[in-house]
Amino acid sequence: MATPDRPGFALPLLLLAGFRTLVDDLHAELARQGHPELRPAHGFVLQAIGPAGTTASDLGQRLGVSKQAAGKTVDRLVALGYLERVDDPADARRKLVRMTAKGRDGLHRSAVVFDELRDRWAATLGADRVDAIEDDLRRMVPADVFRLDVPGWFGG
Amino acid sequence: MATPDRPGFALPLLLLAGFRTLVDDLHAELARQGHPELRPAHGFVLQAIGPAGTTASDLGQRLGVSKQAAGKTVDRLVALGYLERVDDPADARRKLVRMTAKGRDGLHRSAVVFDELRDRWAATLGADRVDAIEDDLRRMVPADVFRLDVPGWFGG
DNA sequence: ACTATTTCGTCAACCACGTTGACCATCTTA
DNA sequence: TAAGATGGTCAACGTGGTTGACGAAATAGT
Repeated sequence: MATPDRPGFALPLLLLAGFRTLVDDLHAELARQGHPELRPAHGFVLQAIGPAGTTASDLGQRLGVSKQAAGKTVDRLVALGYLERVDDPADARRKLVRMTAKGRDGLHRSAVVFDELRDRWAATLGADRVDAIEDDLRRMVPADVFRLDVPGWFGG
Repeated sequence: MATPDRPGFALPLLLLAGFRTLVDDLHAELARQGHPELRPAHGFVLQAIGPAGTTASDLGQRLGVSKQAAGKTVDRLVALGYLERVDDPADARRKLVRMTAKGRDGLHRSAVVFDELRDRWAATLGADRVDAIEDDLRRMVPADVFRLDVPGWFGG
């Protein structure tokens, strides 16, 4: 990777490159394990839904996007078989979004593969360095940074 | 947003969060300094064009996207006044993409702000820790994750 | 109990950024 | 000179976002 000669450019570029490397490796492996259609953004969504399910509005809240955007993403994941919509018996306006067995499988495999990738990093860098990176980043990122409200992060 | 419980999830999320924190701070500051329309992706493009200018095809090559995608991004940056297209006298097919004064100003300010942000990280974490993060990430990312090899930008 | 407000889901239009495929003009090379 | 490679652009489309509007259903206030 071409490091720009100005020192400040390297840090953000390397952080992004590190993220992309992990995510690219994850999705290459997920494709091998029967989930070729899962995209980077989908992991965030499955993660945010959780085992109990949620509504599209709440999902948008959690992800920091509009309820419409969340609804569209749910549409795609329903079409792919990862999610299902269920009427809420307690509230006729609500439609509960829940993971299917396929969704749970994909999310579980993502977690396993990420664990393996982290182990690979620890094998190369040393477990203490990986821990240090996580500790340092936790100190520098504000608590509410996981909002996907700025378009253009993930390539289409 | 909820931090996932599985250990492997933290690393990619924190790398992304670190990147986003830096870039969000950068663009907040750039907006203050007269560049409110500059988006995260634009910095990569300005960076990749370099002082001599380049063509849309080559730009796509450097950024790892199709020439059509690169051309569209150039269109937007031309409309914003950051780039201009010039006919190449040596090749009638080519249209040289060059930065305008506004483009150079935006890129220069980005570099300065990124340097300041890196200094802030060093003040909090210690310069050695920031150096270590960069060194570690350089070891883990493949060389071709980003092809932004444009020497001679600053101080060159 | 009835109105007023809020909330949920959806539709429609739009934007940013990416993809393929096709095509013409132009330069290169065999 | 004929054939091939390259550069730019148009078109159609996919994904992931945005607002605004709106009906249906739940909730709050008097």
